[in-house]
Parts: sequence; C-alpha cells; structure tokens
Amino acid sequence: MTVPKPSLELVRNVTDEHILRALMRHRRMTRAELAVETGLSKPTAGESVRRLVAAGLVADSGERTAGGRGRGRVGSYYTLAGGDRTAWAISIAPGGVVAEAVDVYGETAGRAEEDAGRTASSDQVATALRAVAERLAAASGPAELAVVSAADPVDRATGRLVHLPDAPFLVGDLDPAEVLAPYVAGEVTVDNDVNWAARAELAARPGSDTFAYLYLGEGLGCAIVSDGRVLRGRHGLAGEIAHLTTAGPGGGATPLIEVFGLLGLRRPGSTAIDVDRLLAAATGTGPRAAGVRAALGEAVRGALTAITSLADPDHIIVGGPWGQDPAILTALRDAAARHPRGPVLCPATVPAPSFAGVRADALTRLRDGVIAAPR
Amino acid sequence: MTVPKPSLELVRNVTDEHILRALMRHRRMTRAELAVETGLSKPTAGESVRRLVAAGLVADSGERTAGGRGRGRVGSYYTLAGGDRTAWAISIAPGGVVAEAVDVYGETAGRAEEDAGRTASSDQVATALRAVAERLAAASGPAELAVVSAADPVDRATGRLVHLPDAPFLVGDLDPAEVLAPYVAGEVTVDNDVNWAARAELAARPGSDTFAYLYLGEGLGCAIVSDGRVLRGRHGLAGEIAHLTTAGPGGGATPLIEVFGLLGLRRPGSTAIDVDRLLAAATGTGPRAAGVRAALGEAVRGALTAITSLADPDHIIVGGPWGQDPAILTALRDAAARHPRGPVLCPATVPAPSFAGVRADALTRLRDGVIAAPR
DNA sequence: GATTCTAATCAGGACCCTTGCCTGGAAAGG
DNA sequence: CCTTTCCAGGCAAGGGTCCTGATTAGAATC
Repeated sequence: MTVPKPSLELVRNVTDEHILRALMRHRRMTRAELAVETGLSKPTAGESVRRLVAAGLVADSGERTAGGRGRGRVGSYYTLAGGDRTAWAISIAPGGVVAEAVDVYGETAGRAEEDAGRTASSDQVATALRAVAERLAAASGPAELAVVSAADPVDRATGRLVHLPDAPFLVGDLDPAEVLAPYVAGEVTVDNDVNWAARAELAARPGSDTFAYLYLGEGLGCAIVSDGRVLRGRHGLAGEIAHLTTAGPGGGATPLIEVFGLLGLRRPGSTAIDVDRLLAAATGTGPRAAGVRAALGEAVRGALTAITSLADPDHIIVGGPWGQDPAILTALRDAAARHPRGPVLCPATVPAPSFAGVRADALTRLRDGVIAAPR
Repeated sequence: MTVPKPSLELVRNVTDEHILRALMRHRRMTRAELAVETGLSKPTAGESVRRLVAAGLVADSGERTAGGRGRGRVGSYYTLAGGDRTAWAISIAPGGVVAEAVDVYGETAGRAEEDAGRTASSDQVATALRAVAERLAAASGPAELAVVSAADPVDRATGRLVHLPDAPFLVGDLDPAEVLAPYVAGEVTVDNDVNWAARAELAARPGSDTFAYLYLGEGLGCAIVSDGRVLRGRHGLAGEIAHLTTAGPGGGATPLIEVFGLLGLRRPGSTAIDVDRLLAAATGTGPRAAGVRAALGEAVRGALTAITSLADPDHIIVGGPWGQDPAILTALRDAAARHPRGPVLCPATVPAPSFAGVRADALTRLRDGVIAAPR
C-alpha cells in the first residue's frame, strides 16, 4: 500500500516539515516570520514550534528581536536544535583526499585536504582519508553521515571500490565506510566520481534532465542521466565503459581500453591511461598529432554510438583532463558527426563537479535526516 | 516546493482514494465492508461514500445484501459510477493489430483483432487499427484513454512512429494518436513494443528491478530497466541498437544492423531482418550453421557488451523469434562468456509480453484517472 | 506618559477521524 | 408466532488540526 493512512498526524507532519525547512533556509526566525514564510497562520506556526521545541528539534536561541528592527514587542528567535551537526562530503582520488563538513544550513563548517602523491598506493590513500577525517572531527565534531566520491568503480551493495579485470584501477582497494566508521554516526554513501559529476551537472542545468556524462582522464567513465535519475545498475557498475567494443587503430573491433595500449598511451606497469603522454601526442599541428586525434576520435566514437543507441541522451557532456582539451574535443565532434544520430558534445561546466555532487547530496541527506527524526 | 500545503482537504482526499481503490478491487461493497477493507472507521467510510455519491463517482447499485449472507439488516451495495468506462490496450505490429478494452476492475470488456498480412504497408496497418477501434467502440463504447505498443521506434514527444536511417522500420509511418482520436476521449500513450515487454517482465518478476531486455526479431531492440524504471531517453529512442558498433563476420568494427546485410540475412528490398532465412541458416548441426551461429554470437556480443558496460543489468532477458531459439541462445551464451563481466542470459517468460505491458499500463492509467477526477 | 507598532496568544468556528452506543430490519430458532 | 441473534447504518461525543479575527504584552518613539 503506497498511500498512507489518512490521519491528522499526516497533516501535522507536513506542517512541521514546512517549519523545519524554513529554519534550514533562514537559520533563525521568530514565530511570526515563520508563519509568513510557510504561508501558515500564526497560531498554526506557533503550535508547530511548540511541538518541535518539546521534541528537541527546535530551540529558543535566546536572541530577541528588537534593536533597530521595529519598535513592537520583542520576538524570540528560534533555531534548529541540531544546527551544529554536520554531514561530510568527501572526494577520494589518486592524487589525494578532499573533505568538507556541511551543516544543515548548507554552510561549510570545516574543510580538510591531504595530498597523496600521484601514484599513491591504496594504503596511502586510506591513510590520507583517515587523517582528513581526524582533522575534520577535531574541528567540527563527528559527522551524522558521509557521502563519498571515489575515482574507481564502486560496488553498490557494499560501497567498496572494486577492480574490474584489465580496467584502470586508480585509487585501489578501499572500503571508505570502514575507514570512516569511527568518525561517522550514520550511513556512509559511496559512489563513482563520474556519477557525482553527472548529478552536479544535472543540478546546474535545470530543464535538462536526460544526458550522458563522458569522463576521459586516467580512467574512462560514463554516467547516464535519464529523466533526472542517474543509472546505477545492479552492482553500481553502470557506465564502466572500458570494455565496450569499438574501432581500434586498424579498424578492427577492439575493447575501448585496449586502444590506448595499442597506441602506447597507457602508463607502464599500470592500468591507467598516461594523460600527459596522450596530450603530448595528440595536441599540436603536425600530421602525427592529427593521426592520433583521429584514432582517438574513432575509438571514442564507438562509445558515443553505444551511449546514443542505448540511452538516447539529449547531449553528451565531455569532462576529464583530455576530454576537455579543445583540439581533442574537436576531433571527437568530427567523429561523432559521422554517425546517423550523432550526439551533441559539450564541455563540462561545473568546476570540481564530483565534489559539488557529493556536497549537494550530503546536504540533502542531512536535511532529510532532520525531517525524518522522530517527534 | 514538493511538499503540499497542509490542509484537511489533503487527508480527506486520501480517505476518498482508499474508498475508490477498494471499490476497484471488489466491484461492489457495503459501507461496512468498505470500513473493514480500508481500515477506516464506519462513520468515516460512510461519510466518504456520501461525498463520492454526491460527486457522481460512486453510485448505489440498488442491490441489497441479505439473501444467505448474514441475517442482519440489509446493506446497500455501492459501485463505481464509471464502472463501464474502459481503457484500450493496443498492440500494433507488422502482422496486424490486437486491441482490448479493460474496465477499472481489470476485466476485459471487449477484444478485437485484425490481421494485416506479413508485409503490410503503413496504410494497411492504419486501416486495420481504425477497423479495430471501430469494432471496439461499437462493442464497449468509446475509450477514456488508450495505450499503444508499436513495433517501431516511437518519438516520445509526439507519439509518432519514426524511421531511423538504415534501421528496420516495420510498421511504417503512423501516428496512432491521430487514428484513434475519434474513439478516445483522453490521452493516447505510445511506446515501443520492447519497452512494454520489459515492463511486463518487470511486473512478472518482483524483486528483480534492474535488467535489460534484448529483442531479436525482424527488428532489433533493447530496453533497459534500472531500479524499476524503463530508460526512455530524450526522444524515446533509448535502446535502438541497430547502429551499435560491434564485430562483423571478418572481425572488423561494424554497425550491428549491417552484420545481417553482410551475412545476407536481410529481407530483399526491405530494411528488416529475414527471420525465416536466419533460422534456416543458423539452426541445424552442420558446420555452416555453426559458423552462422558463431558470427551472430560475435555480433550480438558487441551489443551485450555495450548493455553490460553502460547499464550493468542483473541479467539480460532475450526475447524475439530468433533470440529465443535454443541453438542460437546457446551460441549467444558462449559468446557472452568470453567477456570479463559476461552477463547472464535468460529467455523471456511472459507470453505476449508487449501486450501484457500495455494492458497493465492502460489499467493503471484508467484507475489513476478515476482517483484524480475532480470532486 | 501617551502613542505606535509588532510578537505572541486567545477565542471561536469549521473540519476530519475515532470510539462507543443505538436503531432498524431480516433471518434463525424455539 | 414470538424471541433471539446478527449486522448495516446512523448518531453523539471527544480529540486534533487548521483558520480568521481580536486581544494582550512589551518595547521604541513622540
């Protein structure tokens, strides 16, 4: 039964939710201001505040109105009781860890970063994550919950980073939830960085809710957003395109990731793409660079075709260090134009997109947690 | 603002919805039975019935309880006032048109079929559709709404069948909504038959909400279901896999649909696959048939890889006249096993799946229309 | 000190749901 | 034939929630 039982509790909860969300937007408000903000009557708003104070979700801040405002009776400012609780937004990449603590008002309550060097082992990354959590906990207390972006495929059920055979594995073997457990009271949500980037672009472009996000960097990734939802798949591995069949340099059917091996653009002793070498080889005006760009275009075209065929996006956002390079992007556009339903490619717009995505989700979850609190 | 304004009207609407849905499940009920069924109190249920009768949504059927039931006071049986209104579920395929009228109770109020011959033109199909609508309207009155399955790609915005370049186009140029307009009062919903088949499989397998459906017949189609939702894409063309890059008979990168041309398995003068010839060529024990099966397996493997990479389904359901052939399915399984994240293939289980899908959707929409009626 | 202005509260009324009790009417049993 | 049993339906009271409109409380201004 999807429809709730009719009851007055239902409508009361709706009222309380309006009050709580208004306090999230404005930090401190009097009963009268709350009534105006929510559109409720003054007595109703006042009664809801009384309930919420009794439940411990809202507190009289002690501050009084007056002082320059009007000359009327002093009003009491109310605030959320758990206003100092925070959610953590964390980005884990091979280069290091970035974390921010956000409060229910959406403000940053703390920030910590830890460099891990370009070729860090998974142990080093775990250590960096632990150090960041330690500092953040010291600065702004433990977290209610954490939302994590990782530069590797993430198992949806466990939140662990997983290694797909022969695909780039950048951060390495890691269970963020386990590392963060001492510092986080509630749930730790983990997802792939490309999915978070796609969610950030989704939030940044209202009215555009069906697109794909193609990430071209050390690793290859793709996120599909359809009707405002990110496709995750059974194991959370949707968009792991390394093994997609495409056209290799010789025209033969080749898995996408192997094309970079054939072109000599994978980092030696690693599964990752060597971005620096790729940029050096593919940019410039010579015929050799043009040849590399054409080969990359052909290879990526297979991925674009698959995305277009299966997901029918309105456009494909291309992000990542070499995908956004102007010369390469042009080569990709040329290749895409040779397909009947060639997609529109556009560069990513949100800076630090995956971090923006986790941060927004952390805030949403923190706020929803307050609304869902028993009362 | 996603949360509704708190009001008592909200809770009253919830009550009325419970009463209406109970009457959809049980056809006729007394006030007392409704109270038990909905979990509401007798006065509340009775009051809701009074409101709904006044609004014309519910009617006293005239029937009285008594007669064998208990020995108590006679009760009045109430029924939905619009119980004779119907929604149409229609399947349009090159072979012909099948349509059913369903009422709010989920029962079939009428059925009509019209054969159109194997190689019907789009005009002939339109004529068949009109004839079916005519007969259905004569038998059970005009429809509140219609839900249509078509064996071609469907433009999401307009509901028209669209012709993608060089892809099979089976039914032909047709706007079902226009043909049905004289017979249908409300909305005409059109979608691809493979999407409907996937929705039917989704309903048939509770607990399994992330899979793909691959249709292998005269046309090629694919539906992706993730977290219980069918991926439709910007134009409704998600899953149109004809141009997917795959491995051709010679090992070169080839669009999927062209493989059938290279193998000589497309119907002459048409863009469709010749299923009979394909089955004749690919089944049997000789080495030639095994070779064809291997080529088909390699070609389809590209599609399976793309689906697995992009959508990460739990399993891939294979349907369609030649996809379900045991020998071919075995060849597909062999090919899939050569992929690192090789998907589990299983044959379709729902008979007449796309019709089951439209029928269920028509019923849902008809019922939702009753609930949403002004009162 | 009177006036003005605003926050908070009070009073009254309209709904909506629930529990509990009562009424009407028909079958079953003596 | 009369009484008992049983059940649909209705009535009344009580608890909640919301709203409008009026009133009180307290501080700044004149």
